[in-house]
Amino acid sequence: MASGTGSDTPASGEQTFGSGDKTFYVTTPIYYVNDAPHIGHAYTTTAGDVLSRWHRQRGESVWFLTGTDEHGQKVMRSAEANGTTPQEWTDRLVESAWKPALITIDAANDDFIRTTEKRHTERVQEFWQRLHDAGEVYKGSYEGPYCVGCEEFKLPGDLVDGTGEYEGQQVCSIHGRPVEYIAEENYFFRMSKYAERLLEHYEAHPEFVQPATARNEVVSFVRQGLVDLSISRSSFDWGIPIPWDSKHVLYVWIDALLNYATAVGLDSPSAQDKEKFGRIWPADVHLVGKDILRFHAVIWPAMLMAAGLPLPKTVFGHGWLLVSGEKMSKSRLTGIAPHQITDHFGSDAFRYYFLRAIPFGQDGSFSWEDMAARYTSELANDYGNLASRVAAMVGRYFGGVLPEAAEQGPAEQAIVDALAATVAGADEKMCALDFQGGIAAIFDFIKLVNGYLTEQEPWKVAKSQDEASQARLATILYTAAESLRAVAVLLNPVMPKSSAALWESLGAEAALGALAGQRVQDAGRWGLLPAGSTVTKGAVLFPRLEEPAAA
RNA sequence: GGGGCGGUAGCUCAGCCGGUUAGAGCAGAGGACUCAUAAUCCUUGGGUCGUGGGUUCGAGUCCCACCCGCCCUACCA
Repeated sequence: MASGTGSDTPASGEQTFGSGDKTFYVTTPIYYVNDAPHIGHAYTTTAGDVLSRWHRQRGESVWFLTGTDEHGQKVMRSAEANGTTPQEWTDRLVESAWKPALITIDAANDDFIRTTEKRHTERVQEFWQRLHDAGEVYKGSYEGPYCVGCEEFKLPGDLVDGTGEYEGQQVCSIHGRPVEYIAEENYFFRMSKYAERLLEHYEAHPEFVQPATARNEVVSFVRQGLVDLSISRSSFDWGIPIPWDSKHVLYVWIDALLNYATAVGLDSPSAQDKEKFGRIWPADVHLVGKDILRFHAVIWPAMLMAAGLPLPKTVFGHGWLLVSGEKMSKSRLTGIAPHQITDHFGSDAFRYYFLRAIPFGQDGSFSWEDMAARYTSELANDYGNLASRVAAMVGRYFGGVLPEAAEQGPAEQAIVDALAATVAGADEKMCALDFQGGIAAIFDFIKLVNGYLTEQEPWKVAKSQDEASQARLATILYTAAESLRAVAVLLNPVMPKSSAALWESLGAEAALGALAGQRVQDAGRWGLLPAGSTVTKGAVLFPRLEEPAAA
């Protein structure tokens, strides 16, 4: 977790790829505590975790933030329904559900922010006070249909005719529940005046909103013009009070978005926080589900522009997980809890599957059967088995001591070359958030090594005791083991547990040090794993799983 | 209502600006091998390319209409 303070650089020194002192900053959305964590949330967090681990593996300074969004009417009401206070309610949910979900998927976040924390609420108040003082906020009133589920006022077009028990009423098209008519005084943020600047920004920075399809939607939305944004509510009090008018609380989104800045020290008086903010801000990547893309690609940058703060580099809207063709829904109880999957497949497989099987940015269908098939074919058969057969042969033929390679032939050179290409390709793709492509590149290499072994038939070579054969055998097994050394490094960000097991199995730490200290940039350098390393055949990396548990 | 995306082998999907026998992975079938997690490697794909028209010497690949699913956006007060 939080590595604390100061400008901590990686222990192994050598700061690479000089993007100055800027820390690579990745965020997930802060999740609304009222929902139960499901694999859709875990998907975003996994992506953020893999991305941040990848950059750490590159030797960069990285900050990975996640957290919870805890204000708003929906939370307040469910707290009431559960006979408790909102604060107690959120405390309970955060501790019992949200933080454990991070452990479930083996996420290594640097910080976890809750919007009920003082470091957030105080800074949010200051932020809006400043915008208010600067004339960016004015008082107005608003009247209209309000959906408690969405926490927002709806336009007539957002409503549909109700069915069933709500027959004859107008209901929210998203939640299918009746809206309430609310009239209240509100404060408004002059967002409309930023439309032009936003469009200029989209134009000048095409990478700001990704993928391109999402960007196009955002651009066409803003082109139609923006209206000023209501930023307060006065009909309930579970929120951050507006400092100049405590009858109002800030609209939950307006409060929540600021977490990305408050968590890294925005406006904090402490010198330490100032330094931290200067080093980390702005975010390099905000990962969001495409449903909340607009908040992040329109409202959020407009807020930052108003405050004169630098904008994040990229907001990436990823796709939905579809379960039997339908979007997994928070409000329709089709959500699958992450532990239902990790209990059976483990966290490594969870992380692997969702990033490997689904192009990030597109919707992807999830099914237990597909996951089981990929687990067996790709993780157990291709990858795990390769590690097993190599370790077994080094054990059987060389007593577990990695032999020195003799002369390399064309077959070995092909592996060496392929590895270099794999590292370069995977690095490029992972940095571009093409997790599917990056992981596929690594696994193509694994398949190649399997093929290499089958062709070289070391078990046959081993039958001859003459020196040439033994040298040849040594070369083959060294080549395979050294390939696995690189694979362990490349897969460490994706599957930390099995990668650690492989590192251990290869006896790599003795000579090379901790796995976390290996650089992606060096992973393709041949011959790093020294002869003499102690190779042991540990537990299999991905045991075959028998009964697919009931989905 | 506009706009966009998708509908291709059992499954998940590739197929760029139209051109010889429509591809990959997985599953299935056959073979090789035995170091390994009954794993690996090789070989193997007779699919109305949603439907109906059209353009063209030639169309999943362009045009029109329609059907299905999804997304964005808007209005008939």
